[in-house]
Amino acid sequence: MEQTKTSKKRQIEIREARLLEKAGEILLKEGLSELTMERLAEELDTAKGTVYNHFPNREEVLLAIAVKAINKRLALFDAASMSQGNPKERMLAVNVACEIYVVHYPQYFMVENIVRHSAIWDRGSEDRRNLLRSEEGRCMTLVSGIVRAAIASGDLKLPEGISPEEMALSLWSLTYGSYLINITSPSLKDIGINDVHRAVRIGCCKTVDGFGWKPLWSDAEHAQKFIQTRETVFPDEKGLTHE
Amino acid sequence: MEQTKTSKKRQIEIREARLLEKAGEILLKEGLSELTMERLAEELDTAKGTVYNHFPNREEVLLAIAVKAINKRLALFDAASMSQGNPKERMLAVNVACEIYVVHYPQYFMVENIVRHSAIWDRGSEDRRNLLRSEEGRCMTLVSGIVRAAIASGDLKLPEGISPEEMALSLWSLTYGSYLINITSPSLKDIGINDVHRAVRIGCCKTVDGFGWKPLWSDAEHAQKFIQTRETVFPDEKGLTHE
DNA sequence: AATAAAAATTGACGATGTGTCAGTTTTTTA
DNA sequence: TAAAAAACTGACACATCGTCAATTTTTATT
Repeated sequence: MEQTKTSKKRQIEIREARLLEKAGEILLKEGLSELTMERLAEELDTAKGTVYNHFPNREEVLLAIAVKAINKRLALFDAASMSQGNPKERMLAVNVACEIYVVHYPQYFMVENIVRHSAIWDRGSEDRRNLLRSEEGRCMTLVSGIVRAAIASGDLKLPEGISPEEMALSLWSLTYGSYLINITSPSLKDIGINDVHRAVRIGCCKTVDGFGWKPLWSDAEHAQKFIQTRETVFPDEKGLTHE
Repeated sequence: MEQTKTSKKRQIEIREARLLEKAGEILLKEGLSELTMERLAEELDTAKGTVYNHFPNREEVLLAIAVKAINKRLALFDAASMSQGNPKERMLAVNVACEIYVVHYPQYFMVENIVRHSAIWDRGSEDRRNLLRSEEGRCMTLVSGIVRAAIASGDLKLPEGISPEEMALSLWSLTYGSYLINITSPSLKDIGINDVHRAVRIGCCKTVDGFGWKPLWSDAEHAQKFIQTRETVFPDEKGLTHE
């Protein structure tokens, strides 16, 4: 009974947070294959059995990080969709949110991809899987909500039979696909892509233009609004390292 | 000396082909975790050591399938880029090629994603990695070549400082991202996406429109040209199962 | 404060899969 | 037909997973 200040429950909570923190770090710096339960035990100065007391298997550790990740992403998307401005400006804010997410939380972006693999996904608990699905759905709903708002306001008219969700998928796919290729093909520069962020920004901009979403902006206006949005909507997420 | 008809070399080649075939099958039907070297040995009625005679580790098996995959993709892209028509029509043919690839060769699409994981990528041989990178580069070059042709013919003017490769990345990301989300989120229907192929078709169409690529087509024209292209450029790839 | 009950911790252990290799069999070569 | 080369084999060493009975620590009770 050395310290009664911190209850045992609290101690365990703290350790679990440390565990997830450390796991994300290993994942980012050393890769998935270095993330073993034994390694985690060592890092936490505890026995393997204790790690298994927190999580029933390795996959659940990954899913738990993914839950943290999706929560962060949702928070960023939420701030974007609540921001000032017309629907097109709010959609731009979502683009900004994506860039911030990928740059500031690379381990989160990484883990979201990892858990998509069936080998990992299928072994997670029903609860965490449902949670992830539902949060992911909420992210999508936020985006498609902006599309709906644009339709309602008359700024956008979708092609016959295309739902707001399908348009949202286009934008999300373009962003997600580009960044995924970027992190998994380190040689993107070799094939002519010097700044993936710029490419994504322009791709999304042009896709939105292609759907005829008003008001139309010039390339210069778009670039300026992007920077402005980053500063006004996400003042706390500073220090983008790529510029 | 029972049969001298088939030399030993030939026997081994045949077995290697069977091995890759079987591995792709297991991958698609049962998932990555079921694809073990022991399982492959069983399936081929041979010993584990023999499997290791073909491939030094599990990862190399995956990379070998990925090489087959990228070759198939390259062949489809090649047919598309050589097809009749103006640059925009040829780009449409690439979209058709992507759809055919994903629908007809799902295990190939799957394996291309799997080998992107560093845990697998890093353990492959230098040779196979280089081969994959180079073929992937050629796919990208084919697409950006079409973009260059459009620029040369005056049909397309890219935004300042954007390279043809960057535009190609947008289209490839949109397609790749959508299909990846589709195979890893079986619940896409739940969030309003009923036909991912249609969503991709329209997304690419609108993105191309957004870049101002002439000649402009109506949605109906685009849909009609898509079907037409599939029949004329890829007459051999029949039986798309999703319609 | 002492004791009992509950909770948490531990590491040895069984199971499974990887990759190796020395010995054996088959095939090729001379 | 015999010797050399190549291919095959499965037992083995190793690594990691996940379990669990025994032990220690914490909490609850009197």
